[in-house]
Amino acid sequence: MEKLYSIGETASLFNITVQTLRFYEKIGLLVPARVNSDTGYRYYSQEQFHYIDRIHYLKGLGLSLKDVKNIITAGQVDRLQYFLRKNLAERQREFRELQEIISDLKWYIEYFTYMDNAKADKAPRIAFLEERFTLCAPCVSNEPFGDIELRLTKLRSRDEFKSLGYRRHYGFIIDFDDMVNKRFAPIAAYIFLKFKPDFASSYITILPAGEYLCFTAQLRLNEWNSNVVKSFFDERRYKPVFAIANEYEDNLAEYTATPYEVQVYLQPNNEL
Amino acid sequence: MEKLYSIGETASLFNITVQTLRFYEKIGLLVPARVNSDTGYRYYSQEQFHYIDRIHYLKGLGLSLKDVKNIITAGQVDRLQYFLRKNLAERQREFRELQEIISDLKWYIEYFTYMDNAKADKAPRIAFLEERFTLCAPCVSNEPFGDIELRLTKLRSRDEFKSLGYRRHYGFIIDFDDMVNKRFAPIAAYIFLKFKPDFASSYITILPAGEYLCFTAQLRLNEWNSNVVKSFFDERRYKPVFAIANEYEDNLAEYTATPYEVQVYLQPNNEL
DNA sequence: TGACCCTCCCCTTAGGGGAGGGTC
DNA sequence: TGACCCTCCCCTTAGGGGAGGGTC
Repeated sequence: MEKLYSIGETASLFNITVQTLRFYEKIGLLVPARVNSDTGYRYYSQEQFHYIDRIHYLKGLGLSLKDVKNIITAGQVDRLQYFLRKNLAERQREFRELQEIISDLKWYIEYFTYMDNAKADKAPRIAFLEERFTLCAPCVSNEPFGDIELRLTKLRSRDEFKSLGYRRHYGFIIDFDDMVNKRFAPIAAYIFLKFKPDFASSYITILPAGEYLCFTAQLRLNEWNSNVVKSFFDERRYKPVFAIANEYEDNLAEYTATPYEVQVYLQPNNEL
Repeated sequence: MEKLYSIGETASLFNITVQTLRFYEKIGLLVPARVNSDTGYRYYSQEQFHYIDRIHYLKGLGLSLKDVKNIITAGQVDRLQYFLRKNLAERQREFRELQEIISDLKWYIEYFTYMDNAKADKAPRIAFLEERFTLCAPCVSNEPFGDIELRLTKLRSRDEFKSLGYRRHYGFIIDFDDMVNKRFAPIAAYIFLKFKPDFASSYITILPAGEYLCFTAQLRLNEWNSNVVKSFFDERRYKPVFAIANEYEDNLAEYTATPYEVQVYLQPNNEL
């Protein structure tokens, strides 16, 4: 007679719980060697430890219990190898997704840091910015903000744009003269893309890499001082080609008083 | 009167399903702007699109709907930033786990490749092997294989060894003379560890890096030819210090006919 | 009328956490 | 007797997939 082990003894040998062993019986993965028909007590044999160990190991490798059962039922190492490979591919896919999520999270956290610094900086500063990609649609004059948002939302839901990776934030292409005269009249609205799209479209606008004059202002309130910016360009006799205004998310519900980071492109050799 | 959108229109705008929107209502995350009390039809306002977009975005960043709800209810960016950081830490933990799982899967797949090659190789070969770590317990002479397995299992379940990372396979430290005389009498049995433990124990045995003479044999059947190995050492007048035999998993249930890879340590300057 | 929407209701992973009651 | 074991039963994530029946 071989020695049998109670469910509790068995569980503690493998650092698992008794529920786990009961569950394995329930799904037909591991039926105890003996069950006392009067009391329902489960007893496991030494031989079964081998299977418990294997289940435990394979589960730790990320395999589902369904796949583990398949392997054990088949009893062949080919089947095991097949599922290992299948699972590896699956985990690698998951890995790449997780990498992107982590990079997006860092981007978003970094965004707040950047914007908090930008807001604290009272004076305009020149910064070199990398090339950026946007899904961009023209605005109608004086149209409500909600309409602009809706237009971008509709655009994004189009089949050709569905699969693009989007950043969180909106921004506007604005007219420099309107801006310094404190008229908030966006020419176009965009949302940032995570990557360069692999196709061209009139709705995809690339913001060039280069130097930008950056400062923050509550553009929509028109309660900011535009003189510093004005004089910057007057002194240098620059005629800016374009400017953009990026929404600063300081608030989850209300947008009227939101500060923007304005970035005025400083085209090389653009002196008057 | 603001324009309202049916659940289907709303869903397709955001590339989500109507079930998702119904579910968000159910958990109190997003209640439709209007519900027709006669028909139960849900209608969403443009203003709500903003929230749907945010939910969608945050979910894509790996946040749970519970956390998303918390953020939206609070309505403050501090709360958002807090959950972003919390979630980043969580994802990074997940990332490290996934990295280890992937590396373990690769190890296991590689193991089969290695062993298949080893088995196909009829002649012994010399290989350089890295340092390896094992949890190792002595064997009693002639004890059944099951007892050895059980002893290792019990050892592993001890508190001090619980948290070690284990590989899949067992092996034995064997006596060289017994082996070439085809007596399978293991001195000790071990299981491989993934990493070098950060504490010492008499049960932790380190197999040194170095050159090993490797060959495969069905040791437990005693139906293999030991002459080649014997003459290898006779010719070179080596006296091997120790040898190990690693289980080759070619089978999920039965172990008697399992081949082993024998590795005989070739200690430097050990010529007679 | 066909497309759309509604409310149940069951299902998915791998168990965890009881309650209430026997068993070693 | 105290530790152990048993059987329900409810719970967790984020919806998916219906059935059966109204609505635009």
